[in-house]
Amino acid sequence: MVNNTNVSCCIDCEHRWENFNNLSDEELKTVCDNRHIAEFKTGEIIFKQGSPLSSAVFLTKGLAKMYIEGYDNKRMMIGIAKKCRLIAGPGTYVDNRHHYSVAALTDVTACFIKMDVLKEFVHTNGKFAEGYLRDVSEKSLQTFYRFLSHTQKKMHGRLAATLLYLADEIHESDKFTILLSRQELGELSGMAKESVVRILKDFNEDNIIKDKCPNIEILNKDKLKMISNMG
Amino acid sequence: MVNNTNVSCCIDCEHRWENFNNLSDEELKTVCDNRHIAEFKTGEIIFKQGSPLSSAVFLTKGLAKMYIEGYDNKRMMIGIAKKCRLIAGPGTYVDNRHHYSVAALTDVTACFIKMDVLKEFVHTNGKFAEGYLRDVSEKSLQTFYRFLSHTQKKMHGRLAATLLYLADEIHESDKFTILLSRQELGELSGMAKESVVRILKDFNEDNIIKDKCPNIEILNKDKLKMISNMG
DNA sequence: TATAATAATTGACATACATCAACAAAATAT
DNA sequence: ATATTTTGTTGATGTATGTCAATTATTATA
Repeated sequence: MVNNTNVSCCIDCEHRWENFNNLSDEELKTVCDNRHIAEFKTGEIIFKQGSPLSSAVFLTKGLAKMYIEGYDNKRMMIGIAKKCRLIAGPGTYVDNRHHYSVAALTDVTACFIKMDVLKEFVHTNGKFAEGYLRDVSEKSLQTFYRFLSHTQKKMHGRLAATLLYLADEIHESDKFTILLSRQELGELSGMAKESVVRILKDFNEDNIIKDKCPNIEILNKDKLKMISNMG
Repeated sequence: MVNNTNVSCCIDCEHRWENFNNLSDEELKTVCDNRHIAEFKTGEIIFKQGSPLSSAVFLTKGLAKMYIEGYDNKRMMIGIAKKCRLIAGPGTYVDNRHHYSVAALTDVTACFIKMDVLKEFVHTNGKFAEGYLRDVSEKSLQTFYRFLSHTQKKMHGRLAATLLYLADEIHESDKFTILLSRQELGELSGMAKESVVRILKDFNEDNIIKDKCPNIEILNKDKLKMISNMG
């Protein structure tokens, strides 16, 4: 982890949170002044479940996994973090603790902004408060639907949903390098790693995907969507 | 469903949302003026998944179930609604739609408040915005932990957790009338109704609960907690 | 390069859980 | 009170999925 404050201001940052559009240049300057940039290597932990939540985190480069460390040393991955997204979690307004951990999946540049500063803007800037609420609400909705998916779909449907998530939301391409191990794909889809292997093999044999070592290509997206929807 | 506007003002309502403490009497008066009271009989639907979200709902009497209608006509209950709690859901700041349905479990008195009014206060009153964020965040956290519980615990652990939820959060007593059918207990705990029956029988035989028809009494709470924690 | 550690794959097996069917009990309507 | 519908209970059975163990591929390390 290497510090690096040698970066231009938030005012013209192209990776910034959408909600920063609701801040004036003066307010953005304040954000800048309370910012801290850090770099992480693949595998390094950005923050850890249970630790105090003093800063909001934004990635300006790379991807990271967000996961809950649950019972019996089992992990549940809740999603992949990427640029332009607030990573802080619902602890901010509850108990000032992180409720999940975040670890770099690639080399990552992260921008830490003091939470006190953002909270102050929630107080004083109605538009910003509204934007913050929208952000929390969207994530809450996503969690709902992931929950529903896990409860009601069978393994094939859940893994199909995960592949679609990775293609559409994260890599924004039907052909991408899979950064997750089978173990991690399992933690994200709620199944054992062996099940991931078997189902990927099924999808391969049915020409729904082409799974060539670290690369995955979706060949038949309609069918994958159908499997995801039908469970 | 019977209308009844003949109720005293929000200013001295003892069932009101905690976050209303952040409003001035004048602001509360505005809330009052945009309020609508309605009564529901057991089983009646208060609002329905997919319908437009124009009002926040608060119960002033009774209990209701909140549930998502998922795939294949299966329902997933997400919790029980009670007094003093905002019932509106994360659609408010996303797409103005309800993402779950709410139905009365007892006779219910519900108070509808125009969402536009609350949104306006989020804009103009920083404390209120903060309180709203806290509310959404708390619910988001609860969903997380319920999700984790469903993913990592086995049936006995999940049903134990549900019984503790009903005792501690909803009825605030270790002895209560079970308002839910076995079917509904299953929808809340993520299992088939037959499994609910069998596990309740187990708990009975082990003297952990006394399940006498519509009443349930928790006899050995420590053991129930242990089962809930260990999965 | 050789060696060790880690991850992926595969098959055999165990089991938690859902589904189905039959029936009893309770609630509701006639 | 009787009939009808809904809900609860139980046992038998099937299956989705996890666990374990062995084997191979891949990556990291000495």
